[in-house]
Amino acid sequence: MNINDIAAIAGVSKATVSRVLADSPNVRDSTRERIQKIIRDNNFEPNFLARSLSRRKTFSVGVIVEEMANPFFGSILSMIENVLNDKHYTMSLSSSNWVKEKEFAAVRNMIRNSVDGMIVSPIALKSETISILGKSSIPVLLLNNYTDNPAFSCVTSDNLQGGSLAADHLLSLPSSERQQIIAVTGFKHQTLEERMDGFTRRIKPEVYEEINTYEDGLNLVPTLLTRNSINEIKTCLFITNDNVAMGVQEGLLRHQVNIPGDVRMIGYDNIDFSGRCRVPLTTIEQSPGEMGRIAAMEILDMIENPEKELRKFRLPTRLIIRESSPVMPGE
Amino acid sequence: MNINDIAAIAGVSKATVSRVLADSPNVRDSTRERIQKIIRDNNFEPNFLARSLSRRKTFSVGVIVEEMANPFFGSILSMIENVLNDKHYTMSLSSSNWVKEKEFAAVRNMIRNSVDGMIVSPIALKSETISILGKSSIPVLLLNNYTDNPAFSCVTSDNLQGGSLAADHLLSLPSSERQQIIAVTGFKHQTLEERMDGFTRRIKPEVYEEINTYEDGLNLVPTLLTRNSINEIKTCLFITNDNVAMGVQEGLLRHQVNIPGDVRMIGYDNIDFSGRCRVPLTTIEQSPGEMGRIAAMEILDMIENPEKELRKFRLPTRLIIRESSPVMPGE
DNA sequence: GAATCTTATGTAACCGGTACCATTAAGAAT
DNA sequence: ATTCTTAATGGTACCGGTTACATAAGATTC
Repeated sequence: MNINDIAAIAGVSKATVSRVLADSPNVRDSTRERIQKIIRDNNFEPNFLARSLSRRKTFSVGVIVEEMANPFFGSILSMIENVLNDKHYTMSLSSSNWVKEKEFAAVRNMIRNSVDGMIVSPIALKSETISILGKSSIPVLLLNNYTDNPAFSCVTSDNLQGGSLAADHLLSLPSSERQQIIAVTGFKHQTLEERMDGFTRRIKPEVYEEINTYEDGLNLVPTLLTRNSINEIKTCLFITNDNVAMGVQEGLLRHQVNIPGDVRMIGYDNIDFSGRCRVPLTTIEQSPGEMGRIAAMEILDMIENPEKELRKFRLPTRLIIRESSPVMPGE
Repeated sequence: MNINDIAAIAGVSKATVSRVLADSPNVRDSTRERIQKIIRDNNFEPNFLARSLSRRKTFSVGVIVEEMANPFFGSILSMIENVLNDKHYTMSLSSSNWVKEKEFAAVRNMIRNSVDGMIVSPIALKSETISILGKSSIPVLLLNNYTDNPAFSCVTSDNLQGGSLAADHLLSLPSSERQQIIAVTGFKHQTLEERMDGFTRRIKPEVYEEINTYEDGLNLVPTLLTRNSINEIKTCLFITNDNVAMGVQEGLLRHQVNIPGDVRMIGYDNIDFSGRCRVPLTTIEQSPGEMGRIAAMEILDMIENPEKELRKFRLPTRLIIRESSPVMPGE
């Protein structure tokens, strides 16, 4: 059942049926109603592929994130999908799993599939992926990364501010509470680097890098105990990711370290479980839902107004105080 | 840049270029190489829309789940996406957010978009969604739901067995440890009903229904304390969802209830955080990754072998014992 | 050397729509 | 009555590929 069949039944040309489908005003009312009835009776649905090919518009947006099982991205994706669906767009989703080649392949694939626009959370800003995206003629929005490159709109969380908030919180404590300050962060990623920059702008901590997972956090604890004697010196830990922070916490508790008595912890992300772990985490909250919402609205705006000026969004973060590092009156 | 341009440059017809693109053997080697070079030089990529329209095949699979921010679905989706991408298929994703109308709209939309097949985790088995899916001519696989309906392949976790495992665990305890047994479950969903069936087949508990979220679990605690005096009678709680179980746990701990001393808890799902909450949860493990992998492989198989017999998969579950209900020597 | 078979390539219809331009008929203006 | 508008519809090229069929050139057979 296609547009020709409908036209034949109605005794009109396919052009007229096409006009009815497009709600064109240039169709006599009686004709329109007759055709609409035929369309309904045969529950005919126009073929999107043919339509897309002809209109050069697919109403689909490609989305690429590093990992989808991660609840942070889950919240973002969920919101993106809601917004896109509201506007009758379709979401085509891929994940890079932190592998640059997969990311690059996903981008190429989406371009081949003629998506109308893309939302990408890139692994790195200096990469083949970014270069091919820059050359592409469709609108692209970078998620979770900021760049001056005028080819892209960006939506990020203000990680610099987040890092500073964490530092400010520690600085607000009596100095007896922070005889030693240690920061734990992961691999080279803009978000993490900015968090560290925001923090070190205020405080110079000892830094551990390449600690990426819950297990990494857990395994780091023996080192912290022997190298930093954190059970003897009042220590503050800034950990740039709540998941890792929970691993560290678990490790510390297993060694009978008192949190926050001996060691204070401050994490980053405020995922759902940050408030539900053994010692609820003081942390920096991001707004993944809001990021997703803005990203989706912005890419649709870019698609529908191609000449519009690109924008860079930086969403504010918020300090959430919980038991792992409560407030105290200053000195 | 399209196939005609390439043909013009090469001085051949578009049919020949098409043959080169399709790796047809009926092209002279010298011609093939010449055309391939031209394709590379102009980095021409065939238009997928046109190709799909003509071939009647899109290499895309529609996936619909109830919610994507949920880590359980996150793990499934991640695996589905990996498998599909490996086989050069694209994933088009929607979520129903537990709203039947959204689910129905998502299905219609995907059918309109000519996906080659669909993986759907339906809200209910008796619904417009299922009926439209049954009528559709493309292969459909139901996730997380079992039905005899021969129109669908199914991939579920063996929830009946899971419920029984939970009951068996409780029955293995000295009876002094289980003076009272209470089950807490959510809204009417096949997975949850089966878990309860599996459990009640062995033990008849008092049942609380419609407890769906962490907060619901938290709020249930006062009732449990007053109506069931669970701090006075040795109680076993079977909670059909770990997230809810964590809410209940939090509520109990706030009321100084000793877990597992006064109250034992057994959850369901074994999400990442089940082992990291205040009192790590004894729970029933499902294999979302495996479900995703099988679902994706199966739908691809169905797409590529349309005549193949449909299959119903039921994945085994496993009891994970943790502090919230440890083993004890039998009587 | 004619007949036959292969192999490589071209031609054109087709997938299912959209949209520009042409045509027609009816009503308005002259 | 004739010409001009205008509204409704039809005809058709096009989007960018695939593919069945036709054809020409070269290889094989007798």
